[in-house]
Amino acid sequence: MSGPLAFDPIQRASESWAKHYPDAGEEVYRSMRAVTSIMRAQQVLLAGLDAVLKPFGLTFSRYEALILLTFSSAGSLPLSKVGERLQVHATSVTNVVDRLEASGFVKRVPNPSDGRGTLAVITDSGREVADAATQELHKTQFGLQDLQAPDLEALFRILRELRIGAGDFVR
Amino acid sequence: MSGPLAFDPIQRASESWAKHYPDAGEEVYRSMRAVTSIMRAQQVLLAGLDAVLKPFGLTFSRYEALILLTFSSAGSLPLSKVGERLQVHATSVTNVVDRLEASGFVKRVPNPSDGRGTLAVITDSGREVADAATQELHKTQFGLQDLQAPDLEALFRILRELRIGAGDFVR
DNA sequence: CCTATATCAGCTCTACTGATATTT
DNA sequence: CAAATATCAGTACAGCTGATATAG
Repeated sequence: MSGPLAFDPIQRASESWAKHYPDAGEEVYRSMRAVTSIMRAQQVLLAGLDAVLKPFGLTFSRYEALILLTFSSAGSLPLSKVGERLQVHATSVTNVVDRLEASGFVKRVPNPSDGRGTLAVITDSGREVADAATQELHKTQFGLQDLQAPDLEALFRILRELRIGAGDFVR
Repeated sequence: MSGPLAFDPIQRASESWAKHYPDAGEEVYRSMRAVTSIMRAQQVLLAGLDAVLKPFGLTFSRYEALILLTFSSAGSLPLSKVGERLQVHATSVTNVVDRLEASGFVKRVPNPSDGRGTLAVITDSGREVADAATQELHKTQFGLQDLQAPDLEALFRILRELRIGAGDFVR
């Protein structure tokens, strides 16, 4: 595409904001810079993660679901639990599990303890690909190799407040 | 969907990570928490922003493009500039401008100073909807009303390093 | 001739709504 | 009966590749 800009586009946008909305207040400019930064960071990180995972036939969404299964004691979870933990819609769970199943990384089994439900069970090849992909992701620290430990901790702490405010969980 | 969890799912995932990959090192666990936090924060924020913008017939992507035009001196920019500033693909610019044009918020005009190019020009109704939408977004501080000023500044500062590392711009 | 601009067709992916069958 | 589980059809969106027409 195009090379690096000679200025920070978010800083520039923030200055324009202050000029066009002079009465908005500093907190608005700060929020604007923060929200735009989060949007861009997510885009950069997701592209990097998906690039690492692509050779394994995985996307980050599918990787997250697969890891959740490797971490479960039985290697299986009800689809409803998967959605709850990953904070995704029921239809998205169906979609992700469809794709993982098509790749042979999970299989569906009726939930023996609830006739309404279905379990996603990780397969041997699912465990293998999850471990191999994890090794690669660890090498690049999930794309955050440039950030210092205190900054990584700050991101977690600050964004946890946001997640609590969104009703993800109770403190 | 489902109510709030009684625990932090990212904290829980981090503990599972340490248990399953005990030799990965603290920096890997910190990075995992940070990257997952950014992904979730983006999802929460985008949903909130899009909900505010929906009554105006806008998505956040379209809003960003529209604002960029209101900030330009002539109310118009070459499509290539739009893509450069918003860090999006040329085909995505075509797509966004298509939709804004269909809503009557911008119109396309041949670039008088470059026969290859096209200008996106904001219309009067485009300016009106952008200002009205901005007023609403300011009311909720873009969904970041729960965060304190130092934390907003920290997000900008930390994620700027990530953006520099990604080659968005040079310091 | 090579590069830049913009578009188009076609594809992937995630996410949503609304409807449905099944079971608790 | 109402609620929960999962699926399906259909839609919207962003993002990508590869090809193409036009112009610098």
